[in-house]
Amino acid sequence: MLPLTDATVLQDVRCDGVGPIGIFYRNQTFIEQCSLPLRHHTTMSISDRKIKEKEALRDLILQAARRLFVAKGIEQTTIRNIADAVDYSVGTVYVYFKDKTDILHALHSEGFTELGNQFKVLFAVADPMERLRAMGRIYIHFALENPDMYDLMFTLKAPMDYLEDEKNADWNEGKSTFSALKTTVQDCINAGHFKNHQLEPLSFMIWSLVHGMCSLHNSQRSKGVHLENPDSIVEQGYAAFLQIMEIL
Amino acid sequence: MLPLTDATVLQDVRCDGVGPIGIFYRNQTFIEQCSLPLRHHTTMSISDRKIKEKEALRDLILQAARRLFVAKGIEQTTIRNIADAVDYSVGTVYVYFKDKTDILHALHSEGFTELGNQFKVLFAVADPMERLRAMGRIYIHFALENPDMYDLMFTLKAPMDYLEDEKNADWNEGKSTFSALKTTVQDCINAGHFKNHQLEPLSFMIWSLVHGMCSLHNSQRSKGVHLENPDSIVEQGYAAFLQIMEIL
DNA sequence: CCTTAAAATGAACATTGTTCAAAAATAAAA
DNA sequence: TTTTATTTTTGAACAATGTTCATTTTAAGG
Repeated sequence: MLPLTDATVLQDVRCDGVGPIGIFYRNQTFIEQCSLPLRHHTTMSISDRKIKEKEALRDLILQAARRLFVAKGIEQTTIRNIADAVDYSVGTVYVYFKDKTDILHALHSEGFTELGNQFKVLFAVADPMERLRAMGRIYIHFALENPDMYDLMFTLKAPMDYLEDEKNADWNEGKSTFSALKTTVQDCINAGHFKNHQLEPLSFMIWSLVHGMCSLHNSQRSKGVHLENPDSIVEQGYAAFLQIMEIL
Repeated sequence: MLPLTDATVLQDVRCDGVGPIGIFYRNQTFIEQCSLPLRHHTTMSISDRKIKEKEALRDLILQAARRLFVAKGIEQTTIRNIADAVDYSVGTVYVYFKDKTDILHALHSEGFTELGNQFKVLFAVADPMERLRAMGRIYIHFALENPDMYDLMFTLKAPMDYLEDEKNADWNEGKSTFSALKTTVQDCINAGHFKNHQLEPLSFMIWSLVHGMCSLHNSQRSKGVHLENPDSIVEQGYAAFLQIMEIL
């Protein structure tokens, strides 16, 4: 029997990464599994409303953090800035997020959801090679349009540190995104392309190529390379890759 | 005529990125250009010694910083840590480096020197395609063996911020490294390879491919991709690239 | 020895992430 | 309604960080 009033236990559960303290109220089945009788068997509408309010505030904080990150950079954004932006105190932020890393990880996940949504149009592309090309284009476009989110997703180590703290915590976001790429590459192989190539190494190579261009671009490393429009070197580099892919 | 005793001017010059205050003493020609008579026309050996001592201490601080960065991470290393490591006070560190960014930029440059040294063996490789392949191998090896230095050189924005502060400050380290790659690619083109490809986009593509693999590996993003030895996916990815290059 | 400039110091400051006892707000019970 | 219990919010306090600068220490030159 879990002592619900024990602050230490609550803290532990909260730090478990499942979510903030509200897990006890949000995840009804979990409560029942623990055979904890609900104190009041009334309408449940009140606690439902509270759950929604909690989630709304969590999201409010998250979106404020995101706006500030984009506006002034991740490092330059303080918890106090975020608290001010949502008109709550610092302490409140720490009720909804264990620490700054927790916020970074949550936004990192949000980024993968958005990239995944953008990938959905790929279902409409029948030809696997064309689908692969389009996938790269979407990826690059996302990375250049959302450099901060991209950093969170593929460069910064903070969101990965968050995973370290929890048991059995895999990088599922990355895994499933890479799976989407692998599936498309496999389709290309099935269609007769990429002869004598292995699925994983080839997919990783393609991912690296596209990621590398975005990474160099977003970290200002392609500046010294091309004097003209710095975005164009990425386009041209990707065009060079497509030209090579044509014959594979 | 520059008022040498004016602390503000000294500060300005020092912040100019040319080096610490010692520039006035280190760069003899500069002093002469300003037609500032040397105070003492004696042996010059004493001031020479002081110059060497200053440079030695600067390097002592730099290497201590590097050791700490490697040992406990860049963010986790404080100026106090560095000062303790060299048995000097915090203030002394700030005499030799404008701020932490200055240290990061100095180490970033050091990294390029080292990578450049490792590239020197490439002069011995006659075949341009083999030289290109070897170049990639050296690059990858350097990146995986010195992940912190690599981050400084190609990912972190701090060393680039340092350049922003100064006029006419290009990223020469990156430029010349990319030039080395371009030269080799041009040699390959001259030898009949990479038909119908443009030098810059193709070179950028190759750089991105190799950088992307190192970046994903060093930022732990290749973990969820390959369950076995995480280094091996980089090797296999590079092998896939080499296989493609064979036919170009 | 004395003078003077360079080098080194470390206390002090502003800002950061984070905590936690207390207060305020809200819901339940009487 | 009043009282009690619980949840939610607060913001002062803490430790750690990068950075500054008036002061002290060191040492060279006369």
